[in-house]
Parts: sequence; C-alpha cells; structure tokens
Amino acid sequence: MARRTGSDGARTREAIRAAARRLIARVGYEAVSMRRLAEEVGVGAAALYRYFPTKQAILFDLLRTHMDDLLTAWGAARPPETGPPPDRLDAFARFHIRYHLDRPDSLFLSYMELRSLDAANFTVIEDLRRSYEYEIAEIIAAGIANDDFRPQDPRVTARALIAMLNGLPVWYRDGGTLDRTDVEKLYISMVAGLAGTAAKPEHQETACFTPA
Amino acid sequence: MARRTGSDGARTREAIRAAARRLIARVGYEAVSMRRLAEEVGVGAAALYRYFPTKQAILFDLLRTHMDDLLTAWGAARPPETGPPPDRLDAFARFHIRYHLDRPDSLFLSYMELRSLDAANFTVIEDLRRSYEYEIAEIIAAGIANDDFRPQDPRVTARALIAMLNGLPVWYRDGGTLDRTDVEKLYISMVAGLAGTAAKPEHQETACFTPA
DNA sequence: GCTTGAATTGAACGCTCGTTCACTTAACGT
DNA sequence: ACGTTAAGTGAACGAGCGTTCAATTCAAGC
Repeated sequence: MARRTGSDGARTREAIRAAARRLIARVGYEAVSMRRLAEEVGVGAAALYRYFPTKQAILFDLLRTHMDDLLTAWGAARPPETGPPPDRLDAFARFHIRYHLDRPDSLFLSYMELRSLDAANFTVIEDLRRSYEYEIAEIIAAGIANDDFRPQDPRVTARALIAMLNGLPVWYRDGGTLDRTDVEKLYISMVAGLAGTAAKPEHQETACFTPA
Repeated sequence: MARRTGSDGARTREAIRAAARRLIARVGYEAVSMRRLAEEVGVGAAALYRYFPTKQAILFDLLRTHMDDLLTAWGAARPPETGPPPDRLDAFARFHIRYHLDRPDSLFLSYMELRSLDAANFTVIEDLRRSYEYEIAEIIAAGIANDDFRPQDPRVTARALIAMLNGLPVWYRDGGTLDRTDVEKLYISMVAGLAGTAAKPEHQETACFTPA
C-alpha cells in the first residue's frame, strides 16, 4: 500500500523522528536497531531508507534540528543586550528551563549521543553548542563588568550553569510533589546565587550604612 | 602461555577493568565489543570469560566498584556533623571535585551507562547513588535550619549541585589555561553561591556598619 | 483506462555480535 | 619427574546488525 489518505511522506518522516528520539533517549543509539525503529513507526525496515540514507543520518538530523530550533527560539526570546545582566540571566534561565522541560528527550540525546556521531557531524553539533554557551558567557561577562556578579571566569560559569540546569529534566516528572512553577523558582534562585547576584542591591547597599 | 612471571590472574582482571573503563567511556557500552576489549587487553576474546561471566557483568563491576569506592572515600574524608554547614559543604565540594578529576572515566560511565544496566543491576547502582546524594542533602538541610543557607528544597539543591560539579571533569583537561587549583576555587565559590551562603558573615556583618 | 511514480515490502548480503567449548601451554606442589 | 591446574587459544554457533534491491501496490494525471 502507498500514498493512502492522511499518510504522506512528510508525516512518515516526522513519525520516524519522533520514534527515534524516544527510543534512542531510552536505550541509546547503538542499542536501537533499524528494525526495532521501523517496528515502532509501523513500517518495514527498508522503508526508513526512503527518508534517511543511513542510521547515522537519523541521529544527526535529531541533534542538528534540536540545536537549530533551540538557537532560533532563544534568538526570539532573548532580551535586549542593553538590559541589566541579572535580568538577562534570569530570562535566559527561565527560557532554558521551560524549553527543555518540554523536550527532555532531545536534551538527553544532545548530551548522551554526541559520541555516537562521526567526526564531521560531531564538529557541526559542537559548534552549535558552543555558540549557545557563548550567549550565556556574554551575559555573565557583562554582569561582572557591571559589578552585578561576583568576579569569575564567564566561560566556566556558563558551563557550570548549563550543567546544573540540564540536570533538571533528568529527574523532573509532571505530577510529582513539585510542579514546573516550583522547580523553576528553585532553579532560578540557584542560578542567581551561582552567578553571585544576591548580595548587592538590597542587602549590601541599602540595608547597610555606606561610610562615604 | 600461562602464569608467566608478572602476569597472574588478578593483574589481568585489573587490566580488563582499566581497558573497559577507558573504551566504554570513549565510545559507549554498546559500541565496545568483547573482541575489541580483548584486543586492548592483549588477549583473546574467550579469555575475558575467565574473569567476567558476561559483558554486562563487566559494566556492572565498574559502576558498582566506583560507587563503593566513592562512598568509602567520602566516609573517610567527611567532616564531623557537628561543624558549621558551610564548612561541611565546602569540604564536600572539594572532595567531590578532587575525587572525580582523578577518575573522569568512572564518573562518565556512572552517568552515561546507567541505562545499559539491566533492571536488577540498575536498582543496585541507583540506591548507591541515592545514598551519596542524601549525604549532601543532609548538609544543605542542616545549613537551612541554621540560617546559613537560603531556604530551599535540600534534595533539589543536592541534585543541582552534583549536576554542576559533575560537569567539570567533562571539559577540564590538565595542561590548559586553568589548573586544578584554579577550577576548584571557581567551583567552590559557585557552590557556596548556589546554596546561598555568600551574604552572611564577612560582607554583611563585618564590612558594613551594623546599626545596633 | 493506461501510464507514471512515490511508497513500501520481503528476502537477501556480508558482517559482527556475545558466548561456548574442546584443546593447549606452562608454572607449581610433591 | 610428574600430575595438577590456572591461563589462554582458535574455531565455531546462532542471532542480529545496517543496508540493498527487485518486485509490488496504489493514488493521481492525462
């Protein structure tokens, strides 16, 4: 059977993506066979090759698409660079948390399956990742220059911050004792503390007498 | 050839462990074949089965040994529970950083290959991991009760803290611009900020005039 | 109603996988 | 000197792998 109503190529392609994302996130790229993936889609294994030339191409498509979408979404949500760095950092953290709580499998793949990419594909994804990391490092640097944040290495802080935030979707599940609003609040305050925002405006300059 | 001087069973067993740790950390459990592993050890594939009954048993041995050693080492390095929570947290962070900078492959395995364990083995490792996490959560809880840390969920904070610290050995390499002392300092101050220690003793009570 | 061509299939290819087993080697205790 | 036994080998097993391909099905265009 072919081209039956409501099941065109584009739809099948997206079904493959979704099944691959789910399966690979659960058991890993190497542990998912093309036959198993095809079964999940409801199709013969050979059919997959109409949409992706190799198994590797499926993984690369997932990672590449995820990083592209992430960067595009941040480009749209990003506050102006002229704003106060603490606010910019806050906006970033909220964006990152919300975006990835909606896409835990993609986040998982992006970090666990990098090593399953061949050299050329790896370079592409790593560059995209670096450009995302740079966005945060720039905010941190601006905050340090502005005396909003504790002096520190912006790139190291950016990495630490991302690592911390990425840990959230690993354990968070909807329907637990904490909902998304709760965990967002908790992580936002940890982000601020990690960067060193806390001490300045209220506690140090307005709650204390400044002797000069 | 067998039992030639300087190559007894225990030594081979340790060589298998070391090779497996290195290979699996680099390319993943599923991607390492018994033949490839044996080649790395300098032995035929069949010889591996004198030391481990299955491939899965090798992975489990690595993860189990790592967690056992980690918990034992922390048990020996842990400061008394009667000390000030910020100092206890500091001691924990330094311990965690140093321990894992010496064992990046084991840390990597512990987080990336959990999903390659079968159900029974997974439970064992997860329990060990939880008991480690509990150690930090307890320090955080003590610090909150003592007004040393910002009020927060100790278990969530413990997870965020571990996630942040575990990100370090992923990128750190000896011989870069920052040495171990540098990164330890950076991460220690981020840990303190993350927990909410910063504001209290020096900056708020001694560097400011206290109006009463 | 016939042709076209996208969508899909089942069988097959060569290869590698984890694991087993009968067999060999050589250092040790006696 | 000899039997014991730990240590290791090479060939083999059945299964599954990623991938290819000739054949088939069926909606759409003329």
